[in-house]
Amino acid sequence: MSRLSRTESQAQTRTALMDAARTLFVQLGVNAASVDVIAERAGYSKGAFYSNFASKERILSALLAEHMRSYVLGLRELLDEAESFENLWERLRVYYRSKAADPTFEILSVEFQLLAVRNPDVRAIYLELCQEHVADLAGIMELACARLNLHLLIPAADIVDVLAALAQGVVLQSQLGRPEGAMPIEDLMLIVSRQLIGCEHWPTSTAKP
Amino acid sequence: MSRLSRTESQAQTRTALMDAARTLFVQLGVNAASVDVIAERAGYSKGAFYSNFASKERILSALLAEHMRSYVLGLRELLDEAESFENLWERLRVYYRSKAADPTFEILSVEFQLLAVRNPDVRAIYLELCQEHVADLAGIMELACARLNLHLLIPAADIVDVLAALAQGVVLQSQLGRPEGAMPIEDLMLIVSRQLIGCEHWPTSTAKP
Amino acid sequence: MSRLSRTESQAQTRTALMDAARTLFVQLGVNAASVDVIAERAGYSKGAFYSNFASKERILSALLAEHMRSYVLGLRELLDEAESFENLWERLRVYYRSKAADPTFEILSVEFQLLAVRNPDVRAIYLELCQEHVADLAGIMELACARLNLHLLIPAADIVDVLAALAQGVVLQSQLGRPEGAMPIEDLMLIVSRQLIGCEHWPTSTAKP
Amino acid sequence: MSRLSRTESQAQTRTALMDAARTLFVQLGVNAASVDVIAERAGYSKGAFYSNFASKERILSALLAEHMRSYVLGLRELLDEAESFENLWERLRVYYRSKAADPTFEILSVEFQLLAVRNPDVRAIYLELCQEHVADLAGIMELACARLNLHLLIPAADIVDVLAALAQGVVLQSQLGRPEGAMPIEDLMLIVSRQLIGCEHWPTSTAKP
DNA sequence: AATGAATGAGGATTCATTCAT
DNA sequence: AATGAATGAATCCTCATTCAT
Repeated sequence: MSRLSRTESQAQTRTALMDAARTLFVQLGVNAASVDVIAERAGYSKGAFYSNFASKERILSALLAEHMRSYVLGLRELLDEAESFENLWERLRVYYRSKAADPTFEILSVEFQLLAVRNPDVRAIYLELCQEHVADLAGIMELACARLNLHLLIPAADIVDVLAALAQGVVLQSQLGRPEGAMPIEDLMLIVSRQLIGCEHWPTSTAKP
Repeated sequence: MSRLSRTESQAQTRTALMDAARTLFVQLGVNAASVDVIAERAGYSKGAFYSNFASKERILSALLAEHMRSYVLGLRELLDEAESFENLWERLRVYYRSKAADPTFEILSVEFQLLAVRNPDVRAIYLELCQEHVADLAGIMELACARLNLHLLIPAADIVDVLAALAQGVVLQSQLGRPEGAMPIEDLMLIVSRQLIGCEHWPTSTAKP
Repeated sequence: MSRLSRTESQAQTRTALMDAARTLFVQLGVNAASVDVIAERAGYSKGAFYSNFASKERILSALLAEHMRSYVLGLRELLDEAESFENLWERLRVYYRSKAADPTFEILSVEFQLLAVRNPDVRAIYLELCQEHVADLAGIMELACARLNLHLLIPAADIVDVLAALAQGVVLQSQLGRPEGAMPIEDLMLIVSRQLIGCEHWPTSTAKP
Repeated sequence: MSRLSRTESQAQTRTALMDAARTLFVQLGVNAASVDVIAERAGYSKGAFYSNFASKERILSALLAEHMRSYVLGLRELLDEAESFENLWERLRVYYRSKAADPTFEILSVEFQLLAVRNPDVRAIYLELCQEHVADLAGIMELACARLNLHLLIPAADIVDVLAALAQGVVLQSQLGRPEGAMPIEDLMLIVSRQLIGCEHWPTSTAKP
């Protein structure tokens, strides 16, 4: 007699499948990660996959939505607790460093975007997902800047766009091995962040000047 | 009796195949564009494809190399002819606008990077391709800046990295339809370019301040 | 508290499932109509289906049995009320016209026969179903003919066989669109019927002589 | 070094696949006969199947077309050589008996019709196939009847329709086992044929009167 | 009786690649 | 160099059926 109710057990299945998919999508690519293998790695059958997700695109979008949610949560906490200007940058650096270390979100994003470019249905899903996300991030940024009296060079939504696009490109590149002497990607991110928020102070960087 | 020598005729086949592949890779994605369809669209058979390229990755890398070559050529000309500071920005704006209109290079790059992340052989090809390219671009940028007495905020190679990553992310996003009221992507690119080159002058933008 | 007793409510479920199955079997074919979709269309779940029918073949045979029952009933009434010779033909024409308009029974029969050809278990079910049906029909026909002093060219059971086979083939064909100028299928049926009952009178047909 | 030219060898593959498909379609049904098994039974790979036929429907239609061709040829020869009235019936009986013994054509026809009812593309293929076939058969019948001074009760095309439909239904039924005492199906076919050609002579039948 | 999550075998089809011509 | 038939592994997805709830 199982401890789990039906709903709980299904949630567990769903989670296991998503965990497996996340790992495999990043490792092999969405295309090469077959439903078969995802299900197997999660410890379930193909059928279980399809009774939880209508398609590979759907699990990918679920994954992305989840990441966006926790991204927003994390960032909000991070920025809300920044008491001073200097502290903000320090926190951001930590944040970007963690991004650099775990490319999951960015890789999934790129994969999804590529799918979305070619498939209108996927595109619709993507756009919906994205709009809310960007709005959330822009809101957080505006709030934090207002609190710290920082001046935004361009509208917050555009800054978010730039930073997201840049993060994606830079993280992807970092996966391929950055050349010797190249600036750490968290510094890159930080510099652009600063420039767009229009401040003259330089980040105390670990990179060679 | 053909006018073309054997070499010429082979070059022609190669070009036709590359044209077809370029179009289809962008349209359908590298994965969905089958060798069969590429060959057919080029007016040849699968056999012709494999007589000219060892694999799909190889034609993709050839495509990318070609784009990089013409990219460098174009940019060099563009910047070499910039007489004044203001003229430089104007030229850059035109340049970025054309990028925004034709996502071919960025899409191909992303596809190739994704392949490279997962496959060491492809990665090796990519890195070689890229290093030279980045060095070329950095050289061009340094030269132009020196000529115009512009100050680079960070090393030229890192700026090139940032701009390439940003362009990739932003172009990809633009393919999915940018929201109403978002800044045109050439303005985004221009602003970041300026900020990294450390100048206080604002671009004369079509975007809302 | 429900008005329906348990038995009634189950009968209702059964009926709903059979209605859904009938429609879908005709529309999509037995094979393409999945249990899932049948149940859903009936407003129930897969489980309800399997609580009422052991398999897809079983619901098909139930459907067929039902049709045969009502077929026999309808035909008996039709023929029993035929007072005169001419009246009989007129009634038969009406009958065949209704067949032509609703191919349900014939389509289900063909599907079942095809299943029966390949599966001995299904075959056994089919044969039992069929034998009684043919006997019933032959009985009705003999009675009617006796009453009207009509002479059967060959044994009634064989006539029933011929007419059933013909109806099946002709109805199936009519579903595919009969060519311009082809005789209406009720006329075709009527002519063969007459010829097998050995009468010289011609049906008053809408078809060209 | 193979004796067969490329074309010959492909024709051989095609034939082998069609032979296998014919057998398996009749034995298991179109639906249950998987491409996998067809290819295997033919001694080729699945890929060979798809490089010869675009789909299962296509091989079925090729099969049907082939049967129709040889059907027409056979019937033409049969009827053209009938010198006398009695001889014609005798030949027809032989012909129908062979039909009864080998249900291949009729089974394939039914399967194809069922597919055609549900799929417009298949329907288009079917109708084209069928129209020519029916016209051919009607032509043959008219010629033979003219030569032998036989009177057709209804237009030849309609007779062909009736006989085809009847043959289909009757052959299908015969596959399920005809009951004891039922008339042989060649007699059934013959009687209807005679009645529709309007002659008073009775076939010398092996069946009980 | 009814639910619906999970199974897992199977199916059609695609595709990079090979190789005899 | 180019053709295109053939390979055969791989992929996504469907579905009848089971069973714990």
